[in-house]
Amino acid sequence: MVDKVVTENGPDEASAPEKSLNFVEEIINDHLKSGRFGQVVHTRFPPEPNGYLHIGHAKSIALNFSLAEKYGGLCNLRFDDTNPFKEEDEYVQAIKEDIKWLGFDWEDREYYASDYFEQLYEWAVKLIKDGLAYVCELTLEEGREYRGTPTVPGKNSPYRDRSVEENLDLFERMRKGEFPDGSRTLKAKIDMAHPNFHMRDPVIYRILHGHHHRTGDKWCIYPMYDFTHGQSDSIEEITQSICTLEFENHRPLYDWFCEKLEIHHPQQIEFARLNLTYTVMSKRKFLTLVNEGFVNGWDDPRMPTISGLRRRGYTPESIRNFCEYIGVAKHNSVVDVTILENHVREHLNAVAPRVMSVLNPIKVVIENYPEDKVEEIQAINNPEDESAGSRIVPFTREIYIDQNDFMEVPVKKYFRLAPGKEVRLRYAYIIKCESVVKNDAGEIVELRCTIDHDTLGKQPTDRKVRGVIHWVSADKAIDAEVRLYDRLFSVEHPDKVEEGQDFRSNINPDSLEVIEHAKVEPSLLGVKSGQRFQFERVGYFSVDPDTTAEKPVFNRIASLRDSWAKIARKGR
RNA sequence: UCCGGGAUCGUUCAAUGGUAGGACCCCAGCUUUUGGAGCUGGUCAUGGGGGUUCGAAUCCUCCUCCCGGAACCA
Repeated sequence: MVDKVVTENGPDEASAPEKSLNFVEEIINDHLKSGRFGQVVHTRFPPEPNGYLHIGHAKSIALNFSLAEKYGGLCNLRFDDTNPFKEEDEYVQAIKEDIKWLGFDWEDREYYASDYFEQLYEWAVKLIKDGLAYVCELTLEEGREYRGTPTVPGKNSPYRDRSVEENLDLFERMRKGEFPDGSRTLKAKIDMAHPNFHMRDPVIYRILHGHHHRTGDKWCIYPMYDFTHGQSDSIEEITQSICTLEFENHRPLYDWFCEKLEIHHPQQIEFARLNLTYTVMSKRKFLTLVNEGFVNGWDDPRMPTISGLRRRGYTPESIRNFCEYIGVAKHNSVVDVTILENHVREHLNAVAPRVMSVLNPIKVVIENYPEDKVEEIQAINNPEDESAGSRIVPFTREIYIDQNDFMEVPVKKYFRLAPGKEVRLRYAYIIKCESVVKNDAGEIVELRCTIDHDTLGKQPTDRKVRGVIHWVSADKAIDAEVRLYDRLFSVEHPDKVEEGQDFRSNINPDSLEVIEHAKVEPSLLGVKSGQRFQFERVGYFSVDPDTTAEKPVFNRIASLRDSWAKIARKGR
């Protein structure tokens, strides 16, 4: 519902502090107050179907849909498809899937700029008739010359003063396909000396003999972005047309067309796009990463694409919360990627079932435990959520623990397992390391331990055992592949490079570590792609689509916060 | 160089002429059968110079720095 829209008599009430408004909301409130668009708020998300959506798009999607929801309005999905050479249906489908997955719903308002081609053509004709557009025969290069520079004004095209009749005839013949690509354009007649380049007689139609993903071969002239976007907004009766900062220079043109065409005139509002540390964020660079094999496709779990984040195991809720959290402003900023990671941790901490998994196993033999005994240990599924219940984990004489939970020569403050030391096996007994078995090469192959039988579900009264480690039954555990993903880039700002280098030189060579034979507790047998778990003391993991009935494959979404790493770092 | 934007803790978002605040990070402590989570406390900022005002992050002015703009891309 509409909350906090009216703020006039707010300060008097000693109520809860009002959540401050972002600059877009302030503009909308002004519109509501002045009644410029009545009391309607209608936004839209206008992707070009020429690539996959990324986390930056998620910010825009969340902004547009959330604003509409907040003000009781609507948000359309509109594909901005005016370039037949770049756009494909495959992308349309992928974009729709991503937006749905994020949790937003455009209902039946799925529009395409290409649906408006006929109307756009008529509007172009109107401009010609009003003496505001002309067919120009300058080549691309000549057009560039005539445009001038920031300090030097452009000069008028020799074709600028053709008669309305001639323009009408030429434009119609352009549509009929009488001219080759690039030979002619339709330009708006504005001002070749305008300080804003976009107002120096911009091209509004070009000849493109290309097969369009929706209109097929019906057209061979296509409108430019500037002659499409605002009019599409207008047709859909959009009120606030929200776009990124680089379109700020286009706004005068947006306004010019709405005025000259005398049509509904939305307000364009520009905001700063999202940047993330340790990340690049452009379709072109993604293409490089995919094509040159740095990642395994657009949905590689290291990619900041929506499909990549989805495969990694990110939850839509965490992405939406992240977008809400980072806010919206007009100045460029770079958001620390740990903010994103913290949001998925926060969500998964609340909902992810806990399981035990040993990534780098070391065998432990419990000497004072019978060989054939299998004990059913109760383990809590989620300490943050009592309703998640509990499960049974089998305990046997031989178990695996993680290699880094044992130190032959423990450092200071290390309170896990070491020779002669005790540690708690999560949910089970307190265990003591009696001896270390090594092979000829001097490598540890096995730990011989004993348990205190009187410590199942209770603490010893005569001593305090601080450490707790996870474990799995060597006999009952199942094999799993675990893919440990790390940041794709090893520096905060991958685009900051030395002369002659590019972002590729900052790729993190260790962004993926595959563990082929991790040992996971048997309850994980039969998991389905997309399920998420917390491997206790390790991190959050999701089940990858590569999973088979025999062998689950897990992706690390994010590690748990590791304050031991910090202690160890400082100790050095 | 011309035009259009922008500048507040390390980061991000507030404060709309009246005590510069929150969150994340960081630090310290408490708690804990996850060195997780949680709880308490703490460090840290208005790009610079002038001006208006009792009072300026906020208004004026000059400067500095950053981003975007000269596709028949979006």
